[in-house]
Amino acid sequence: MRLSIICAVIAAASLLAALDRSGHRATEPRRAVATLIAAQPRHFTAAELAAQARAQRLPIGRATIFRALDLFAELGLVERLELPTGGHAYVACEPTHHHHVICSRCSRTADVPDLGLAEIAREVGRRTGYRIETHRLDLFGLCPSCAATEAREASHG
Amino acid sequence: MRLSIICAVIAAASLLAALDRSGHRATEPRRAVATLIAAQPRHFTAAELAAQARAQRLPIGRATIFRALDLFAELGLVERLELPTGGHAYVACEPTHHHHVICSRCSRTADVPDLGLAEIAREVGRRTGYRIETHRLDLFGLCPSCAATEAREASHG
DNA sequence: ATTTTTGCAAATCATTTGCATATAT
DNA sequence: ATATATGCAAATGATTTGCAAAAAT
Repeated sequence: MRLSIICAVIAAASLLAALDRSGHRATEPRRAVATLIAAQPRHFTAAELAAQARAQRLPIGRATIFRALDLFAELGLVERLELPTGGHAYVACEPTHHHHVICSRCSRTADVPDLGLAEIAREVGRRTGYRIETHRLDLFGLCPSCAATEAREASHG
Repeated sequence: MRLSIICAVIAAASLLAALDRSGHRATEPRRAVATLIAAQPRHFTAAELAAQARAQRLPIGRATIFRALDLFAELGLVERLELPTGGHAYVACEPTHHHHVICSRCSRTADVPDLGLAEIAREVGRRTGYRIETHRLDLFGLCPSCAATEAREASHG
């Protein structure tokens, strides 16, 4: 897992770079939150980050975590997902327009590009008369590894 | 607005019919909630329904409203929307698979059919290896009448 | 120096739950 | 009769906020 560590470092750095670029201060707590976020292999909640922070004795208040997540979300580096369960979670992702596929078993996510959705959005505008400003698409299913696991379970192996 | 009244009656009736069909009891409080739901011209929150119920002196507890909304949502006659603001609201809608366009100004919603989304979902599955089970698309923008209003405002009329 | 952030604890808000009572079939 | 559904009030959980103290530019 050497690669994922390197990726995490890069991800944390780009979170911090974005702070700087947008004129926000790269404070100690924010750096800690950035590191935590970058280390998440799947989607996560504010409460989970808080627990991890506590476990690692990082001195970050609950409120600060929410504030940092909000800020990173505003900067487009983190996105808040609405899960079909009604709950929600965050994922770190590219600041470009895209959508997510979310594994309903292990919470792993992947980004997906537009794939013609913009055209569909335009068509919706045409049909409904609405002036479409944004759209949001989320796909839920099983990631390859969970799909394999379920298949194994199904054949009561 | 004669038409909307008729529609509301029909809508309330179909909510009740669905209860019956699914073996749930058409109780007084549920009938009241169904009527309230059918009368909403836009998306609404549980709190709003509760307030309206109170205003009309309908004897429905807050908890019952939540329970009824959950039930109708399970039956597919009401859908819970996740608004871009992070809040959420409900809309009455057809129980078939579809998506919503939501006016970000007046909250009016319209249903939209699949329009090729299913194919996009398949493509996402192909590209990511996920076994896609469901997807959710929401479009936000201005409804025709709000778009007109904004245009008028913009020309500082 | 000055402005931005933080931490805490309290406040808020939406939603859920336990449980005794009431109601629909 | 009997299973379901309700109401209430209390519990929960997630987030937000006020504000004085701390840290960044």
